[in-house]
Amino acid sequence: MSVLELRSARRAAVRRLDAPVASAASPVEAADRPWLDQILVGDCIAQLEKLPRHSVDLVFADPPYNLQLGGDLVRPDQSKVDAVDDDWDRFESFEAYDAFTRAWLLAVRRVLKPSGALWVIGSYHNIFRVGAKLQDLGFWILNDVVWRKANPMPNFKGKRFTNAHETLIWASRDREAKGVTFNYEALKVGNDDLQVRSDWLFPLCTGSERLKNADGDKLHPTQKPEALLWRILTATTKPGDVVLDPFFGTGTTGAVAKRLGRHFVGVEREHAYVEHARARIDAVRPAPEEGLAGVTPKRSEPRVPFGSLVEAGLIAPGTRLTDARRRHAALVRADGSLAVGPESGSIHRMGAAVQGLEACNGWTFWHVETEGGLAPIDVLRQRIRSALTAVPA
Amino acid sequence: MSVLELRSARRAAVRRLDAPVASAASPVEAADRPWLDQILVGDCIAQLEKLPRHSVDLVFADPPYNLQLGGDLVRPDQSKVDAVDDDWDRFESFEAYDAFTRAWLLAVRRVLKPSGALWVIGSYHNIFRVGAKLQDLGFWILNDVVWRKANPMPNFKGKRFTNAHETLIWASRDREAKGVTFNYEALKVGNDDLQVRSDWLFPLCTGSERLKNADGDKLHPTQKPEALLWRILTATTKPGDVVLDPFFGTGTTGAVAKRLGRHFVGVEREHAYVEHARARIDAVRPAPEEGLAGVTPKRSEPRVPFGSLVEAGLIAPGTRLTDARRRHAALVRADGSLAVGPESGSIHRMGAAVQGLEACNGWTFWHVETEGGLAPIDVLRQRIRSALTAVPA
DNA sequence: ATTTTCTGTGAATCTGCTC
DNA sequence: AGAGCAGATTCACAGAAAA
Repeated sequence: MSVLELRSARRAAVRRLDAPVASAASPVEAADRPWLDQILVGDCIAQLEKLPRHSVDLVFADPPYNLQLGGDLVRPDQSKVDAVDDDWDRFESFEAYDAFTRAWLLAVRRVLKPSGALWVIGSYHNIFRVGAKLQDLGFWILNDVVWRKANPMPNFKGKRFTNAHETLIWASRDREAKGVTFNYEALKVGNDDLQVRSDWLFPLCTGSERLKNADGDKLHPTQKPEALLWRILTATTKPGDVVLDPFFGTGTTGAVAKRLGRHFVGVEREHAYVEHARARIDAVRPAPEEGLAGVTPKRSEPRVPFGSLVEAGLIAPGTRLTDARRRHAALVRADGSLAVGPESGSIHRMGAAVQGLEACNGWTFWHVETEGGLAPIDVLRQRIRSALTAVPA
Repeated sequence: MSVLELRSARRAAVRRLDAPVASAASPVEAADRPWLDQILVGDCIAQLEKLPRHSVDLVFADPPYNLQLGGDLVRPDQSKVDAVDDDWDRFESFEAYDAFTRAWLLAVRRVLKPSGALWVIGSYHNIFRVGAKLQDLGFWILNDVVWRKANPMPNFKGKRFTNAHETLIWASRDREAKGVTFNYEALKVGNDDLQVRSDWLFPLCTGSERLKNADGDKLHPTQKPEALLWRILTATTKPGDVVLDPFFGTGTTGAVAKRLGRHFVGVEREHAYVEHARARIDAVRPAPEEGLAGVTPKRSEPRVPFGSLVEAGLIAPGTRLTDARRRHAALVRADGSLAVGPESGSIHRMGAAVQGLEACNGWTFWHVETEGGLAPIDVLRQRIRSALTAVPA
C-alpha cells in the first residue's frame, strides 16, 4: 500500500465517524478561554497580545519564507510557473525579515507554557535566519526535521539540485524545559517498532485536499499537507492540548488539531483565508480516541542509481563493462556515466545505443569482470541496497 | 558482504590502478602555487592569509560546532574566548561562535574566485548560525542539501527523533556570480536520467574507511564519508580545479580530490590529524583520465546555426517543415529563415509565433519528412556536429 | 466499463552570449 | 550596462479526455 493509498484510506475512515466534537470548548472553557478553537483575525503580534501568558502547549508556525524571486519562470513547455508573489512574502531586507522574526517569536514565547514547544517550517531562504534567531531568544532546539517531498517541483532550468525538501525546527521554550511532550512509544509502535527518524517523507498537498477558490485555482500558495501536521501533533501534543498557529492560512493546523482532539488557536490576517478555514474546520469530525494512532508511510527500498556505485567505490572510474557475450564494451566514468567511443550517457541509454534499441535495462545488460567471472552490475546494486537499508544495531 | 567489506574491496580495487598522479602539481605549478596539494598546519584564518585572493574554485568546510567546549574553537579574538571560558553563558557563546564563523567565512571569501562556491556541512547546533552569517556576508545560497544517514546512531534516551541527517549549504560567492560549476547533465546521467534531488542518502563513514589511532579508536570524531565528497566534487568542480578545505581533519576532501583529478589545499591545526591525512592522501592513486571526463552538456557544444544546414545541403530551400503533429507548417528559405504565410524569421521565432508562445526551441519543434518518418531538424544538426568533431586533432 | 493518453501543476532565490 | 535573441530546460501525481 502506497503512502497515498494509506492517506485516502485514513481520510475515508475519518469521514465515516460521527463522534461528538471533542475539541470544542466546553461551556466552562468558553467563559474562561474565549479564544479557544477560534481564529483571531488581524496582525499576528497584535492578536497574540490577547492571549494570556503560559496558555499554549505547542506552536506550529509557517511564517513567510521571504523567497526573493526574480522574474517569471517558465517550464520547458513554456507554461508559466505560478510563483509566490503575495505581498506578505515581501521584505525590504534581511534586517527587516529578522526584525519580523524576532517580534513574532517573542510574542509566541510569552504565551507558551514553560513546558511548551515550538515547530517552525521553512526553506533555505529563511530557515537559517529563523533558527539562529530562536536560539538567540533562548529557545532550545530539540531536533531539526526534514520534510522530504515525494513529488517536488523539478528544477526546470537544470541549474540546481531539485529543491525536494523543507526544514522544520522543533524547539522547547527554554533550555531547561521540563515536561516537553514527546510520544516516543506511540511513534515507535506506529513505525514498525523503529524509532522515527528526523527525515519524513510526505507528498505535497494536492488533489482534493488542496483548497480552491471560486475560479478553481489554489486558494493559498503554500497550503501544507495534513499528514505533516498529523505527524507533528501526534508526536508532540496530548489530547486536549492547546495548539497555536500564528500564521493560520487555510487552517490546516486547526483541522488536524480538531480531528485529533486537540484545541487550536489561529491568527490570520487575510479574510479570504479565514472564511475558508472556518468552513473547513467546521466540516471536520474528530476521530474517536482509539483512532488517534498516527499514519506511517511504508518504508520502501531506496532507489539506487548507477552513480552511487561509483561514489561508494564499488566500481572505479575507468572500469570496463561488457555485455554477457562480450560483444560490446563501455567505460565507467567518475560521474556515473558510461562512455562508448565518443558517445556517453546512462547505463540504460548506452545499453540501448549499442544494441540499436529504444530502451534497455542497463543493470542486467552490463557486466563487470570479477574473480568468479562476468557478473551483471545488478549484483553490485544489491550490495549497496543492503548497506543502505541496514538497520542500526 | 557487509558495508565494511565493501569498502575494503573498493579501496583495494582503487589501489590496483597505477595511473600517473594527475592531480599532483606540475613543476611549473609548484613554483607558482607552492601551496597546491598541501596541508597548511596552523590556525585556519592565519594560514588562509598565505593564499592569494581569487585562487580557489571551491571550498568545502566542516567547521567545529561544539559550542560548549570553548577551547575547541579557534576564535579570532583570543581574549574574548578566555572570558567566555570563565563565565560560560549561552548568549556569550553564540556570539563567540558567530564571530568565529564570520572570521573564517571572510577569510575563505577572499581566496575564492568570483565564480567560486562554498559548501558547509553542519547539524542543528550550528548550521542555522552559519547559514544566516553567510547570507549576511553576501554569499548566495544555491541549495541546501540533506545528507540522510543510512545508519544513524539511535536516540538512546527516547526523548527525540533519531538524528538521522546533517545539513549542507551550497552557496556562490556572490549573488550575481557567473560561471558557477554545476555538472547538471553528468549528475542526471549518473542518477538513471533523473535530476538529482536535494536529499542524499549515504552510509556513515565506518569500517576500514574510518581512520583509527594506535589504540584502535576512531581518530577523528566526525570523519565524513568519501562518497559524500565524491558527490560534491563531481557535481560542482571540474578536473584540475582547486578545492580548499579550511577544517581539513583527516583529509577526506584531499583524498577524494586527488582521486578525482582535482587539486586541494587543506588547513588543519592538529598535528595528529595532519600526519594521518598526509599518509592517507599519499596512498591515493588518481582515477585514470578517461574516467574523469564528464558528459558534455548541450549548452557547451559548438553552435550550429540553422542556415548552415541549408548551406551544407542537408535541407534544400523550399522544404516544408511541420511540428510533430503536423498542425503547423513552414517553408525553408535559402538564407536559413522560415516562412509561415507572409511572416518569416528564425526557426525559434516562427516556432513561437505559430504556437502563440513567447519562446520556442525550433530545433526540437520543427520536423522534416524523411524515409523513416517525421524527424526533428535537431538530428540534422547532430550530423553537422559529429562531422565537426570527426576532424583529426 | 476499463485502459491509455493527454494536460495541468507544485514555497523557485532557475541562461548566457553578443552587440 | 542593458537589450536582444539563440536555444536549453521537468518529475510525480491527479484528473480529464480519449480510445
